[in-house]
Amino acid sequence: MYAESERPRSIWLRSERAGRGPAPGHDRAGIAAAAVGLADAGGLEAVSMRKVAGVIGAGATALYRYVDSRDELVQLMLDAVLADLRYPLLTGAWRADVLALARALDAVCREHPWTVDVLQGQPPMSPHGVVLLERALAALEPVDAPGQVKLEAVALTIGLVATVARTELAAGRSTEEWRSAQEEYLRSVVVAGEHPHLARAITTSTPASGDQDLLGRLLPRVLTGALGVTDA
Amino acid sequence: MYAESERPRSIWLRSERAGRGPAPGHDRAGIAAAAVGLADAGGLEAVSMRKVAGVIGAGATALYRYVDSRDELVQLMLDAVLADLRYPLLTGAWRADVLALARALDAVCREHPWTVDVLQGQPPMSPHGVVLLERALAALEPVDAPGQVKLEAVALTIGLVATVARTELAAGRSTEEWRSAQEEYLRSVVVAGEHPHLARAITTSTPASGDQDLLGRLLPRVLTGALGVTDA
DNA sequence: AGTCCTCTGTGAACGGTGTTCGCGGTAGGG
DNA sequence: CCCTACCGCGAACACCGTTCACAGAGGACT
Repeated sequence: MYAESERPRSIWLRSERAGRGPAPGHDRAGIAAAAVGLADAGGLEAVSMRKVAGVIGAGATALYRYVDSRDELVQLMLDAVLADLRYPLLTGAWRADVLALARALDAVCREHPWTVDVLQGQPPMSPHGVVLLERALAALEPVDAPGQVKLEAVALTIGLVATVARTELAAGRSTEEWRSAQEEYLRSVVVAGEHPHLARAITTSTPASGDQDLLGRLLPRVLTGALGVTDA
Repeated sequence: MYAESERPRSIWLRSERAGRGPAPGHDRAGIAAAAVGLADAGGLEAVSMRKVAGVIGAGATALYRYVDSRDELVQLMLDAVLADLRYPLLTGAWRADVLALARALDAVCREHPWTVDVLQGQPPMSPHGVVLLERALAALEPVDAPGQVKLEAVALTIGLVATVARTELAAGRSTEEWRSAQEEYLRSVVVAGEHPHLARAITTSTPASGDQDLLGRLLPRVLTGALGVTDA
């Protein structure tokens, strides 16, 4: 079909349905949904080709008819969850607009904790991923800055959302075994007496709820810094 | 030796040398160095038990005498790299002090690109890791904020350094195949005509050097936001 | 000195992973 | 109608992390 050098390397440029042979028994949407289900339950590492194939009731290697590699499957997964993004209306106040967008993305991260592992990398370059970028750039329309700088600011915003979500999710996500080991070592650090600042920071009781709206306090400042714009 | 329930779960509380038997042929430092070498060359995924064992000239499973799991090996690696951190002197100007610390950590990330994958998670809780935290908290001494909040600010700082380093390293790190696929899709997005903002941001030529000192513009603002302190 | 007894390194093995290859069969395009 | 491109599948390859029993060495105690 393709002359080997013409076959698109990007999955998003390969049409899902081939013209010639028998109809495929599955589709990208179903595969992505199955993989997302597995990841929601057991994290990204629980997503293996064989398990996904098992969920949709296919042979182990049938997935390679739809996807070139596991990385492409992850791209499919991220695109699928980004489709659920609820975009807020733009008001023209760009800081508030980007913040609202970041909150929507944050909601996705809460619903699918594994997304933080993917969003830490480069910004998502998939159909729904570019929609996200487009909306973010649209929110930044009033800002006077070169396009590349804006794009970088958007990438940083996405990374910040992922970072904040990860730290807040870290409490429940990690293994019990692992956190107990961590606490065990920290206790020994405290009693050792070196690192007095750290000891005090750990032993002081937490002031009630922790911090609410960390994103709201961080993101506007990150944006002003990234865009090189004077504080307004 | 330990009553099974007393054996420390944290590797940092287990003494390296056991008293009784023959002397170990290797040590944690050598193992970590070998693993770091592999990771520097081929990324974190190139670090496998068998390869590390091969580098130090040991059998495949000898490593499990020194390390309980691959995760612990990664902890060893990160701690080894953090030992090289060049700590700047504290001046009392806490923003500048934390920024200098962040720059030192950033240097480590440049030298060992795989560290960004590790630092994105929780802050490093290892001997040299707690030294880093201690120094950061010492730099934040003049700030009036609860210890937990300061600790969270430090965690965010580390995450920010990793994020910035990752985005700047992304250009050379990813596979040529993968980036070409990405560019291929982006071109198609541009010619499709939807997403005009994105198209403009991509096609506008980069203004010379890009941005220098992104960290210097971002970190102080992040700190003020995270610490809930009035801008000074 | 002699005797334990614990620790060390090892090779085989298990279950799992991503991925490739070749096969039989099916169904649309010429 | 036929042929060819595609689908699904099973076997296989090369890894991966990890477990286990075993041979041997060498400090600790008598």
